[in-house]
Amino acid sequence: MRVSRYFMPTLREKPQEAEIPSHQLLLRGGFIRKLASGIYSFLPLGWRSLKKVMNIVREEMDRSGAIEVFLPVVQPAEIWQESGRWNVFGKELLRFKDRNNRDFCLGPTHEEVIVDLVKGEVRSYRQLPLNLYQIHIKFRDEARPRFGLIRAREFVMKDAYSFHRDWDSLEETYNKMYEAYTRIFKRCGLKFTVVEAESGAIGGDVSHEFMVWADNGEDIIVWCKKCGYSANRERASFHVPDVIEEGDILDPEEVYTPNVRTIEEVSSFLNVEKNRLLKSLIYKTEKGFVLFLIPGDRELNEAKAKRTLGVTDLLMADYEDVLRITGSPPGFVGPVGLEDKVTLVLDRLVGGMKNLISGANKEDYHVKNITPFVHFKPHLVADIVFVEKGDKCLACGSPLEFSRGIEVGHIFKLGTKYSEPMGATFLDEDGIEKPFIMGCYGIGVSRILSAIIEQNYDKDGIIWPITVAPFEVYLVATNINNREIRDISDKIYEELERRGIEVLYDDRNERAGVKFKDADLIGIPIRVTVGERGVKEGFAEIRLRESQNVIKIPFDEVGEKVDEIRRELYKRYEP
RNA sequence: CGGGGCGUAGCGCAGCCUGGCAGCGCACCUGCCUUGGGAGCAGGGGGUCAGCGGUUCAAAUCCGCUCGCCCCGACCA
Repeated sequence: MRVSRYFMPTLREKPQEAEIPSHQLLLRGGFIRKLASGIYSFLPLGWRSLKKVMNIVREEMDRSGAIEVFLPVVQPAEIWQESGRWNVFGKELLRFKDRNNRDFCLGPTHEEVIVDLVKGEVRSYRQLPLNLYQIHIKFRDEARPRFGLIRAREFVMKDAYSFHRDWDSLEETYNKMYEAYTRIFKRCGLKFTVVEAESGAIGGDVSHEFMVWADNGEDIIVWCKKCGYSANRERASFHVPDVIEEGDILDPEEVYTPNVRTIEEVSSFLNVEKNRLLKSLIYKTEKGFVLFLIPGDRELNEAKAKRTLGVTDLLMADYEDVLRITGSPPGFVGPVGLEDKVTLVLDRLVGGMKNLISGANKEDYHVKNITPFVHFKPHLVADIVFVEKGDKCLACGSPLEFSRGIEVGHIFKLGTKYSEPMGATFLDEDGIEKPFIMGCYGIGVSRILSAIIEQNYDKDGIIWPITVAPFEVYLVATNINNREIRDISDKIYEELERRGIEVLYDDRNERAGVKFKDADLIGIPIRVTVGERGVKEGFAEIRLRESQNVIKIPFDEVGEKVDEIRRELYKRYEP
């Protein structure tokens, strides 16, 4: 491809809308342009890279035995009502009506569609297992799109859905997907880790996230250098130190704390450390009211809390509820005397502590010297708080590390979460009709481009791994008006094309500096330069974007040499 | 949804406080010159100053409303 005939609008200055490197470079390099908040067009360079990622994903999915399909973006409300998610899904689900006033939405995910499809067609265990996938557009009306392709509203996703007769079969496919994902991300040149994750509203209990290390990532990876444990922040557990507190168990004593409500206020009013306070939080769930008791210096992890209780709805109780249950307004709540009114859930950390302070369930009063199991009996003791810096690894006791990452893949075991409500069943060998056991597996394909750039750039621009670079070679004719330079460049261009190498030939009537700047910006891995000096002495220059080392090669050997370098570069990303 | 910021040529911005010719750099077009790291000179084209309403002799500028975009937070299959 000749640059003079191409569409590659590069920007010299950083667009004001872009905050992080990947977003800036995608815009400056002419890879993407924004149409509306979180909605982007892919320009030729961006589309070429995106297609390369899509092809890697496709090859590895096919290799794993998954089968490609192509599902609708526009989906009728009925199937969402069937699965029960029409009302559960929030504003991310973009809804609209057709001309006949029927409800539709843009697909943010495709569980409903795939289950609806399969339930009509697959009847027998003999047709299982089945793993169907697709690569195309999803739309989620995100509250806050940001960082370019990292959190877009419209984005490209690979999603796969597997159907099984039993959990063992699901396990097998789940592991295959795990392997396929590992190969995909390696081929994309990504440095990543796999973490245990909460499965969230999509359901199921086990899930793993594939996280790319990136300082600008939105997710927090909690991991152990020593034993390799890793989890996302919501899921991460940690070691509870054995606390044996000295001293006697004292008798509770009310203290007057006028208008002193928050942990902060109580701590300074009574002049005690925050971790001596028992933070008491009342929540409303579908199974009734719950009182969570955690150390004053910790934060309740609602995901853990939900899992502990086996509930899906968890909302902070409002003022009236608190008043009715405890007899006092929020700010003075404590566990004593509430055993019969709410479920008391005590965090592990507090289990061995003595003589704590909590609210007195009486306006303007707190109680000193509360000891769990002595002055109140929790119904449950569990891990319900967020991990914090300084906490130790549950498995080996080493200090946990905190890093940022970008989630590029997520695999779930769904079980029968969708097949059951939607009545998707098959006839098993024993003649009994059973709901499919399902798995689902997503990859944020367009987001991968941003993730790759976050890991591969310098002050001059992007440094693409060759596997996903829009072109393999950038050929620079330093002065296109110099006949010799032009003729030799033309020949090299043809030679490279003949060899099937993807070459972008900068034949513009521009100064060399402009071409070098653009070459660095768009980050093509191999650059070949034909200049005046070289023409006189009979060589071209080959330079790698990553190393910037220059080697001189006689003109008639350039094709051979570039081919060789190119193969070596590819080898690097073989899984 | 809460807090903050911004909206002036394709991009980056000044002008606004203190109302009075709509500007600068880059990009674009023409010519000359130049051609190894975003050259130089000269000439030129391009504007609903986000939109609507108000105040005023006069509004990019002051006031009100609306919309869009960005950042922080909440939310996030």
